[in-house]
Amino acid sequence: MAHPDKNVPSKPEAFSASDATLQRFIGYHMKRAFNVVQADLTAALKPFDLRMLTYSALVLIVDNPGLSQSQLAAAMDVERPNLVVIVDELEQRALITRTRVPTDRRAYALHATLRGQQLFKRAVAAVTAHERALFRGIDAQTQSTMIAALQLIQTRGGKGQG
Amino acid sequence: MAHPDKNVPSKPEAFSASDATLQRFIGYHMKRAFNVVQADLTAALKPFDLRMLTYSALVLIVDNPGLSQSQLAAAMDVERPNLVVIVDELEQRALITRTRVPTDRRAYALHATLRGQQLFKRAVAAVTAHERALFRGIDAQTQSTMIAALQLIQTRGGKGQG
DNA sequence: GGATAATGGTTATCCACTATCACTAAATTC
DNA sequence: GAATTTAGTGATAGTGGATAACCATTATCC
Repeated sequence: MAHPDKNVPSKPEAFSASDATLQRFIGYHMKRAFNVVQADLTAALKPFDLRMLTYSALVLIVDNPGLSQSQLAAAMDVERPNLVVIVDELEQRALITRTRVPTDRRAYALHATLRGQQLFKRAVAAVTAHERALFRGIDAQTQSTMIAALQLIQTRGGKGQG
Repeated sequence: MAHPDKNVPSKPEAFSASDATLQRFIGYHMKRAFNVVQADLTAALKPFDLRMLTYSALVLIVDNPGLSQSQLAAAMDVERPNLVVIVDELEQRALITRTRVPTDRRAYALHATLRGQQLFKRAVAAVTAHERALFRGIDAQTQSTMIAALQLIQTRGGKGQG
């Protein structure tokens, strides 16, 4: 209060609000950290023209050849209607194929094409590299601890997922 | 292959796709765990007619009386235009007030009303209880480790928030 | 065996959240 | 005092997520 008419600073002030209360919630830290992870993932996938959803779908199809859209939707935790456009996109890009299941002609069996498998490999490698960079400085022990905790939290989910 | 015409199971099958590849990414675990946390948070806030965004805004306003919308937007990591509706809602519910800053008549100083402060208290208590239940079984040591790691990740974010 | 129910996929539609552009009013800079 | 910057707003578009209604097919149940 040395200069009464100077208590209104003219500089940008670099004011940063206190989030003391929110900091007490782990969920808050999880959200903020995940925002960073997601931004990084988006950047990692951009060269392949993949989004988080199309990437996840492609990976799951490669890992589970022949699964149906319903099964994929369940695995991705998205509603069936929302999956349609995702599968459409992958199919139009010739990364996967939709073929009727002979034993159940309602369902489609999803398979990754050769092109899809190649893109899968490159995308997974890129994402792996990005994650490694993002999580550098967090030792393996800590990462294991985190994953275990995160998995435990998942088991509390209302919709039984194990 | 004992019964050739029985290899088409009639039961719901409880098939669960393998997410082996995705499991190798911490981000994947973070997303799935956060989905659970967010669902829990949404449920915890429902009785107060608050969403994650309105809740965060209210908490930050209580913790930082008089801050401006720009500052709040920065703290919440949302674009200024998107904050308007959030502040509108809180104001219409008489939880906060918008008052012109005498020294800068462009800006609004945001303050929580008494009603806002009371709702804040109850909501924070409810969320705290929900989090405690959700994270039961994760000891304090592990939680600290997690928070430290999550904070470290945040410092890697493109937009300097470190 | 035929009516009924349930399932897989699709369409249309709505809602919440995010992002960009353009604009006004007020402040700062020069 | 003109030009630039900042605070807040409006309009709009894009993305993700959820529901309802529908068709085709399969399973269930008299």
